[in-house]
Formats: sequence, structure tokens, C-alpha cells
Amino acid sequence: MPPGAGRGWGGGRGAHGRGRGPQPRRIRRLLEPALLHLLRAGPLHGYALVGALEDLGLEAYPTDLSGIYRVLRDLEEMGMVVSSWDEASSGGPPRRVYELTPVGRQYLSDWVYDLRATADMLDRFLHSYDQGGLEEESD
Amino acid sequence: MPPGAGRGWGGGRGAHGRGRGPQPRRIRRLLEPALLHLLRAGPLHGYALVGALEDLGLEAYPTDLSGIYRVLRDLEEMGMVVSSWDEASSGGPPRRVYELTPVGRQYLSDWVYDLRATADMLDRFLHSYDQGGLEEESD
DNA sequence: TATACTATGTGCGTAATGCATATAGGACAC
DNA sequence: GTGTCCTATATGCATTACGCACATAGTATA
Repeated sequence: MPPGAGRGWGGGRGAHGRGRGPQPRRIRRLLEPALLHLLRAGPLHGYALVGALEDLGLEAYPTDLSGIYRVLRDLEEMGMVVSSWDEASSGGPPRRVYELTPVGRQYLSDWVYDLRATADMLDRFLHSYDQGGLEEESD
Repeated sequence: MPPGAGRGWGGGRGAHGRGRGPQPRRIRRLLEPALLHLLRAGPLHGYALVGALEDLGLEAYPTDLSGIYRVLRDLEEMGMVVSSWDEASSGGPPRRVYELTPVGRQYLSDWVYDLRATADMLDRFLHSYDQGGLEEESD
């Protein structure tokens, strides 16, 4: 049993005993840099960002729509993005389109710096695990 | 402004993220596999695990003692470790010594599998970021 | 007795976030 | 023109992870 009861925490609300609830995303607030990164390619609205996220290869991070909208509004409040209502509606309610700001670009850069440090740390840990396992493989 | 600052994480004590000072814990519950991994080398008590954690190279994850004790107790409740009071006291209150169980070893293995997936995902994201930045450097 | 170091543990507040739900425009079937 | 579905945005609620403050207690020593 993996820590999160498998990688399917987007599908079924399975049974898991203990006090361990479903294991959500591993990296905190990853949605924030992910959305900012996607907006580098051009303005997008929230609903479209879902598919873009999957294309990014974050399939292990199936995100609830509400999370995306929330993060986008937070980012706008922080000045990292600006939004406007899309005029050219294409069969549906109006879309709020988000665009990356220079400040947001820098913020993303900081995020990436941080994520690299996290990745390095992870690699060190995994390497240590592999090393430590050499003599433990008697099992 | 780094991702963690100004939102109640790193800003509390004058320190900010970006290289120095404590940073917000990026990977959820990393303490769990970290402690299990350390226990692979042999039984240890909570207080000793602090130093061991630092030696592990998780300096970016300065952990509060309470967190360690809490995780250890949770792990024991899950059957991943077993504890016993250390007889040979060495100048201080009794120590509760934790030992990895076979189930815990497997659980750690699962954790590591999961962390590798996270590391891969992170690498893909960072690579995508680097790629996407090629044409954006006009700014 | 007081202080300091070791060692374990609890209480509390908050950020992050999954899930359910609300609201509403547009398209199409009936 | 009503019902249904898809698109699209948004709010409410409960849970989890976890940092920080604090409580408890054994030992040593001044």
C-alpha cells in the first residue's frame, strides 16, 4: 500500500482504514507554478487550463476545477496574472481569460528555482535510499 | 518574492525562502519516508533522528521535534515501526526507541516508488519550463 | 533549590485542498 | 419553451499537514 493508497486518488473514494485520508498532491501548491508556466505560452481561461495541465504531463496531479479557479484568483490578487472577460464567446458562458504579468514571470522563475532545489533534495534522498538498500537486500 | 514568503510560511521570522532560512515543506509527509529510511540503519529514538535527518541532507526541511514524534507514533499505529523503552539510559529521561518492521520496509519501498514518480514529474515540468523559456527570452 | 540539557508529548491555529454544490450561458432535442 | 447537457466560473465545507508554543519529566550539577 503506497502512502496514498495508489495513484488513483482522483477516481474512487476507496476504503482506507487508519487515520490516513486520501493522499493528495505530493508537492504543495504545484498548481501555482504549473498554471503560470502554461500561461507563458499565451492567455488562457481556467476551463482550458485543465486540458493543458494534462498535456503538461501532470496526470498524477488531477486537479479539481475549483482549485484552478481559486489559484488563478489568488494569483491575480498577487498581481501575477491579470484577467479579462473574453469577448469572442464560443458556445457557452463568458470566459475569464488570464494573462501572465512580468511580475508573475519573475515569480514563476523563483518558483522554478525552488522546485529545482526540491528536485535535488529528492534525488539526494532517493540516492541515499538506494545506497542504504545495498546491504539490506537480504530479504 | 519566492513562493513561500509573505503568506505565513517563511516570513514569520524575518527569513525568506530563496536559498536561506527555513522553507515551506514542499513535499507532503516527506518526514514519513525519511524517518523510515533512517530506521533502516538501525533502531533510533526520536530525539536522535533530528540529527540523522540533517545528516541525510534534508536541511531544507528543518523539522520540528513534535512533528517527528507525531509521525513516529502514527507509523507505529500503522504497524510500520515498533517502539520500546530504552533500558540503557544515558543521562536523561527514558528514550523510546523505534525499529522498522517488515511491513514498514515495504511501505517505505512504496513511498520511494511514489517519490520517484514525483521526481520524474518534477523533472518533466522543469524541462518543459526550460524549453518554454527559449523563445520567451526576448523580454 | 535552581538551572540546564535531554527527551517525549499535547494543544492550537492556519494553509492547502478535495469534494459537493450553486449559478448561469448556449445548443439542441422534444 | 421546457428539459437536458456541455461549458464555465465560483463558493462552502471538512479534512489534513504541520509549524509554533507549551507542558512534562528524568538527570546532572552548581
